[in-house]
Amino acid sequence: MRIGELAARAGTTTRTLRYYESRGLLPARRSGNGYRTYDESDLKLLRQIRTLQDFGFDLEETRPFVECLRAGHPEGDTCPASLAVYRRKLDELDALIGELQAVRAKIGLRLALAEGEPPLCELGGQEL
Amino acid sequence: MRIGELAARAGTTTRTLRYYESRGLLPARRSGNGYRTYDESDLKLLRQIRTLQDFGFDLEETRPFVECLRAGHPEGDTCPASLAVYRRKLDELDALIGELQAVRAKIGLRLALAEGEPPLCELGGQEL
DNA sequence: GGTTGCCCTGACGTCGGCGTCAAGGATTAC
DNA sequence: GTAATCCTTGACGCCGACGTCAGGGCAACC
Repeated sequence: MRIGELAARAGTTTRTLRYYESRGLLPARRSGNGYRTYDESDLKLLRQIRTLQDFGFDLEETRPFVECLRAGHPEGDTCPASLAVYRRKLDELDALIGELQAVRAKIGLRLALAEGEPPLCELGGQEL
Repeated sequence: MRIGELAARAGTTTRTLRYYESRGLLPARRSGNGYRTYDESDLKLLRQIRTLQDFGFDLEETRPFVECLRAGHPEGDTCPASLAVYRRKLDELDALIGELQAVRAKIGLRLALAEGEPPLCELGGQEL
């Protein structure tokens, strides 16, 4: 299949596929006229990339998964390098979620203080 | 005080201050020689901006707080527009945290499956 | 043979919040 | 007087993952 069909079947764009190719992530064979040619296995690779992207992985982080699939494994996440990325990502997520929760708490407190119960300030006699 | 001192006292850079000024967020008076001049109130505005930036607010979102302070309020977050930004930010944070937790769960599951206990797949007789 | 619709490469644009020169003027220190 | 340190404006760089032209080729259909 050609690039347009692959893009459509993966729910992405031709530009994205060319970008992946430029990064060496999803190389394509070429037909006689120079058109990129893909098969079902490329679709599988692409879907792996897209899934991880949706999870917030950046492109480089998807590479081990793609290489794992290309190495013949039925799943991209069974190789050691992929597992390492998973673990690192979990740590990053935990750290990030923790930070966001801390920020959320601070903002929530500030909102409560500023909103209706500024313990000492509001007593000054504001109109609003 | 001049730009270098203000930057130092707020723990930021002159470049950042000029950037804020270019965004209309922190305009400066000028002394005879063309140098930017700031006073203590500017430091307060700047600290408000920095605090919110640390919380992950983008610059535009800090504007209501700055204008609130400039309007004479002792705190930047007591004005309606600021409160609105707080609330919106809380919603965004809740949504984001929720998404991240969902992603975390999915990755955790995939890791568990790929790691040692693929409930059905491993039974196929893989070596790894 | 003309129109439509795919494909190609190359290259610049986007977004935010600055960093980092470059080329010069002002002030202060010695 | 001159060196060092501040300040000025202007402009390009960065990062990631593409979007969006521009200018042209190839294919298929009627």
